Amino acid sequence: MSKNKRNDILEAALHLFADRGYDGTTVPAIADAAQVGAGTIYRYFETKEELVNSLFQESVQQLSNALLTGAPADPGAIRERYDHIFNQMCEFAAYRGRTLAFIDSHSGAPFLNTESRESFDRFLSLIREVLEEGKRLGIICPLPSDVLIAIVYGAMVKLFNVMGRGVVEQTPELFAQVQECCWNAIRVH
Amino acid sequence: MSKNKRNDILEAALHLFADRGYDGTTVPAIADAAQVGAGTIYRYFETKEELVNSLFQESVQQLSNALLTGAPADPGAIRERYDHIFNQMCEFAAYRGRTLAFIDSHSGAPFLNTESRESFDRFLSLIREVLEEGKRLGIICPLPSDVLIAIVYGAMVKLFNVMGRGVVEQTPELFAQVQECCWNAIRVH
Amino acid sequence: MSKNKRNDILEAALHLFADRGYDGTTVPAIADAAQVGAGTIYRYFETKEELVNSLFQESVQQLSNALLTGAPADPGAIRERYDHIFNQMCEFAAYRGRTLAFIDSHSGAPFLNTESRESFDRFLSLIREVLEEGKRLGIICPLPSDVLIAIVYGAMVKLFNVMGRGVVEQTPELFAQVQECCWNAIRVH
Amino acid sequence: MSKNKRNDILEAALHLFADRGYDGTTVPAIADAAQVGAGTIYRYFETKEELVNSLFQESVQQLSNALLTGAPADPGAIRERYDHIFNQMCEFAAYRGRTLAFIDSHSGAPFLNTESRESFDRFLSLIREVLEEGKRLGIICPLPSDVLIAIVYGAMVKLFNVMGRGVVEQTPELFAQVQECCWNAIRVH
DNA sequence: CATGAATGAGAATTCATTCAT
DNA sequence: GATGAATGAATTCTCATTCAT
Repeated sequence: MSKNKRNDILEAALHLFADRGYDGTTVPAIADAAQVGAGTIYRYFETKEELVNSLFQESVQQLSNALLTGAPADPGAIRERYDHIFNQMCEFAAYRGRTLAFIDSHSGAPFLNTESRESFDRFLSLIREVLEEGKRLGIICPLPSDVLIAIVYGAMVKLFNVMGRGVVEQTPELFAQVQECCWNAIRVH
Repeated sequence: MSKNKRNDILEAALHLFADRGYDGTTVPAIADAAQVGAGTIYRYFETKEELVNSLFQESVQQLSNALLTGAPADPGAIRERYDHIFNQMCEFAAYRGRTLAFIDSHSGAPFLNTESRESFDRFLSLIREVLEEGKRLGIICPLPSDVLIAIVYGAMVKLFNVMGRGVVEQTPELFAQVQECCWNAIRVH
Repeated sequence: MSKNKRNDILEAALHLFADRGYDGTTVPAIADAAQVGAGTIYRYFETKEELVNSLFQESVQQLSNALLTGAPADPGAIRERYDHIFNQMCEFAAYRGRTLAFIDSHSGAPFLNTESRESFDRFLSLIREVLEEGKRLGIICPLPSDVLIAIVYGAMVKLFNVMGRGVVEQTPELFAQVQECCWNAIRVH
Repeated sequence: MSKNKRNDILEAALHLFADRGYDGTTVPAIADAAQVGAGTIYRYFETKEELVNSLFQESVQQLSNALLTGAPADPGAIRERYDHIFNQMCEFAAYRGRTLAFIDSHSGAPFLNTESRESFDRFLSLIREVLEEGKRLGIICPLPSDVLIAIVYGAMVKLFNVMGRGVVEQTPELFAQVQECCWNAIRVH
């Protein structure tokens, strides 16, 4: 009944890949979840691998778009830019929780192709830029950017993971506090 | 050559599971890596699932033991206890890098049995205890423990992951700085 | 563009079946080659099997017609009748090369129905009659007709096959010489 | 129970490929006929294609060996060499009938690799050599070798095909007469 | 009439597990 | 105990056929 079967398939695959991982998910399982015949999946994607790669790239694109949407224009406004990233990630995690979980759990997978890896690297660069500008301005700790990213991105992803599983209730206050915590982790004291 | 085939198997499985994931690793591949016949694996483990569960529990046990070894006796010495946990995790990550990666990437897997989950929860409790005592003493942010754990544990795991992949050089100075960063994330300002 | 889609389909199927065989040819491939939608094929043929059978019967009919066209009236004129068969086969092979290849490679196929088999047997009878009359007249070797057919028909089919693949150039002189060779194989010396 | 499963598989595949063709034969069908599990086939052959190619090459090798076994030493003894080829083919056809049918029906197949094609070309060269020497000596018709081969080989294959299907009884007398017929086809008159 | 997207039964292939040696 | 060849259930993928447009 859906107008766009390709989207139904991607959506079903997203949920299953996020929950069971790529190798733990069968193509018929995706087909069932998408309410589509198994063969239909192969009309839209050459192989199961092309399916994950497409899904991964589109997911990373969505996340990147979220970070870019409404971003502060002033490159020197580090705290504002950090807040924007954090807020957008929170919002994204809130209404596309599985997408973030899928991206994180598959971002190092051996079956991702070059394009997928590059797409993920471009996403990380959005965060990296802010951190490097912050270091230049003496606002952010002078640590390697990959380390800073690991701290902030690692904390956020695990956090949204915990929240997504319903262990902790998501409230604006909580988000604000965590935002402050992560900022304290990377700012110069 | 090895006296203990069981260990050879677990060691081989650890590397493969950490790299490709449980579902992406075949039993024959483990046997090859362990230099053992495929059938031999079934003398030590009933099924592949029992193998992951055993490996997971033993891995978590090793990590827990590391955190318990030489832990400060004074329950009130929060910063010392935090430092100890951080240092032990660093050391563990340094010489058992794959173990931490395996634990993290499989800790939410649907094929883990109750014992495995409980074992992981007990490990997290080692961190939780310190954080909760710290909150009681007004030293640590009054956030839900699961959130604090997500921040600290999430940051550490991603960090060791990055370091393990050789992106960043591991030096005592770096560890010390990161230790401070994560402490800043959770302490009361 | 074509007035007759049924013919387009049969023509496309002929080429593909001759090249890759019935089981090696997919219905969508036929549709593509015929520049027709896949579903259109099922407006003209119930199933893929009906399609081969129709194609086979029409192909054999064309070949039989060729042998009958302009055939010498005198039943006793064995050499003339043999020459006529040979010449017509040559001409048929020249401008409908794939048809002969298709007929030969599919004439023993398990998916041919009774009508197809009978149609092929009737075609062989056209050759058989001449050979049997020749034997009666003492002009042709007194061997079982099936053996004589195997020799003449087998040689001709392989020959046209080789010629069709362009290995040997087709000239009237060559045809004439081969005609003589095959005649020498079956005539009484 | 058989000592050599690889041979069982090849033997089963030979019969099925000869009867239904490569594309008309399923791997499970081969496994059943070989009394072997479906997976076992993949312990001996990487893919179904590798299986046909191995089978084809080994079949052509057997046939080539038959032609070479006990071949007359004198290169000028054309009639003796022709007789030897014919006799060996008859014998081969008699006790390995399916092998000849399989070779012939698959010798032009698109899934044969270069090695298989070369192996078949080498086999044809065994016949070609005799015919070319015969032409040089003025004993055999001065037609292109490919044409002569098509006549002799084509006739023989169709003949053994007919005989193999039991349409005609195989007797030494019949073989001798056919041998003479085919010789008459290609010799100079 | 014609189409081609959709389907699911069936094909090739993989792999966890068994078992004879 | 140890092995790895053998297995067949499960997986990925294909394709003859249908049917809404």
